[in-house]
Amino acid sequence: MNSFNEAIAQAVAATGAFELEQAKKLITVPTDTEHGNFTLPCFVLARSLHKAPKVIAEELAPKIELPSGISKVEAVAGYLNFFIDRKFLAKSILEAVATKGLDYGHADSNGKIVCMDYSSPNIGKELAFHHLRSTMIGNSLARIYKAAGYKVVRINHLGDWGTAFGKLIVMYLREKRPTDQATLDSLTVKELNILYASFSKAAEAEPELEDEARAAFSKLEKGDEFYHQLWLAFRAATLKELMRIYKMMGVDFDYYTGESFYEDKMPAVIQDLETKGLLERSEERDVVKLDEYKLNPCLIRKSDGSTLYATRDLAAAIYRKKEYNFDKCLYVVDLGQALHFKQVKLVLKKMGYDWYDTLVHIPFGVILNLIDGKWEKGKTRTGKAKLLRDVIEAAQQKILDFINQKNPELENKEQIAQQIGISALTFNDLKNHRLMDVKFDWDSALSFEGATGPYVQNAHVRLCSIMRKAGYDVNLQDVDFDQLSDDAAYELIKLLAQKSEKIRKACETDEPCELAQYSLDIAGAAHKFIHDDRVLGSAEEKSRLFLVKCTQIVLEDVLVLLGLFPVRNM
RNA sequence: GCGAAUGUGGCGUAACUGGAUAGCGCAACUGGCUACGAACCAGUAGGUUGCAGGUUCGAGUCCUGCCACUCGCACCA
Repeated sequence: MNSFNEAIAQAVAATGAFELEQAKKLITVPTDTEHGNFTLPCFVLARSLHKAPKVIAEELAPKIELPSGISKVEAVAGYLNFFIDRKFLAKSILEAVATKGLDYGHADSNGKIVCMDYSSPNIGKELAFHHLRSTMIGNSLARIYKAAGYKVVRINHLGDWGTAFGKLIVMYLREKRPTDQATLDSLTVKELNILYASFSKAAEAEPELEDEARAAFSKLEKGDEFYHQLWLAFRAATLKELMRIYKMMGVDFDYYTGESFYEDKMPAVIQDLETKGLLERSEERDVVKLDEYKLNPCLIRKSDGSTLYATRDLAAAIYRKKEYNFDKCLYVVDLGQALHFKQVKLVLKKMGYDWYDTLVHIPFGVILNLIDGKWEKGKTRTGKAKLLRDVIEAAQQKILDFINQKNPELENKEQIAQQIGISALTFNDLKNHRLMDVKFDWDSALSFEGATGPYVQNAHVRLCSIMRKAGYDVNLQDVDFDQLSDDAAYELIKLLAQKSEKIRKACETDEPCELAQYSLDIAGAAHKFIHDDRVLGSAEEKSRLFLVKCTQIVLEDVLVLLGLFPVRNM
């Protein structure tokens, strides 16, 4: 579609009325299909030519030499509307899809490297439902960046270090739990979760427990062997469950380098800060002041000498730059941490790292639950947050009930129900702008109709079903493109043509919702096409079957880019 | 108090980055299966885009000021 834009801009520029760059910038796709495929508003010329825009457009239209593929130009109300030749479009797009397959619309490698830090849950707690956001936005962005030509390094920056472990250790010992190796090896994350919750509860009555926890972490950080052993066991127990859920959700990482990984890399960073004269003593803590940016100081070391979140993120950023030499490093973390990333970036800047600006925080809104008629943020500390595995299970069950009712003979239905269920939850999370809070309620998240994962999956399934029933494969040579120029087919082909720009835009804006909305558009147009245009047994069977095939290919890949599991049967 | 995010029919939201009559989904009402999968399609009704100014040929979109809701702001991550 970009080539059309370019060609039209050149044709318009050839008349002398517009500069090439100016025309390129002004040409857009009109909202109303009545107004053609591309439109060029002529209002900007009104002043210099001292003519009404309407007149300018009317005079210009006949002078334009139409580029190939453009069938006509109309002057309406000051706009020049260009119409694509349907047959030309069908041929060029379907040829491209058939040749490139799932890779159609993907960019060639641009030689750039992007690190992505996402999911990054805390060890010692079960994955709560709200962890879905960072996990699935990051997972989708990783796939989108790859399709846009980047080399992607996927990092799970596990929260496996910090005061939380002090809390767990304090509580574990306080409850006098056995500490032999066999018991430690059999620990489950569920037990840790309970332990964590009971700490929070106990600390309400005895605030001094917080100090004990800080002291315990400090001891751990200083290398206490026994505490280290406990820590290892806590970490292993959580990781096991974590991997199970990631596998189920189709989420992958290249590295599980958590915060503990940077433990031995922090002294050098602190030394560096000291050498550069940035470290200051303030209220018994070591900080880097950011007064010149009107920000609170960035805390580097607590009064007991142990490190903080920011210290570890500094070490991590420096390590990643050295190890992966990224062009860009994304942090898919909720909006509430915007200040933290601002501080970390500015400290890196003060340290003289000119790449500080290539760290990009990709913020997103929180998940809200309807509690007593009000939208509220889910909380892990009270232990009240919905567990991700429970939500997935509920989704799977609901879909399974539906399958049993609609299609009881389906093979593998448990697995398919799980895939559709996870897809539904994921889609619900990705379909709108990241920064919007996600208002979660069971009915709409697990709904089957309208703008949902199942709706898109259903379109894919129906396309697959038609191909299966046809019983043979069609090729490009079998197609008569004149038979694909009716409205339903044309609207669908127009959408297929947009794949590469949708990927590019999703990547530029870091918004998976670009592709989610795109998948809805394709699904809608596909449903309409197979509703309006009978495929099997019609005179246009082969041509239409070919469009079905191409649509299925495009839709499948878009679903994969979103991190869904495209199913062929449901 | 300072900073950030959001505000679009009853509800949930989109609008190709400043373009034409603000698009879609739930919910409501209506029509379409002896039909390639009806988890679908089509239609009706529902809007002063939070408020007030400003910028210009043109503003949901940009600027200023309010209002509402949410989140952050020193030893949690």
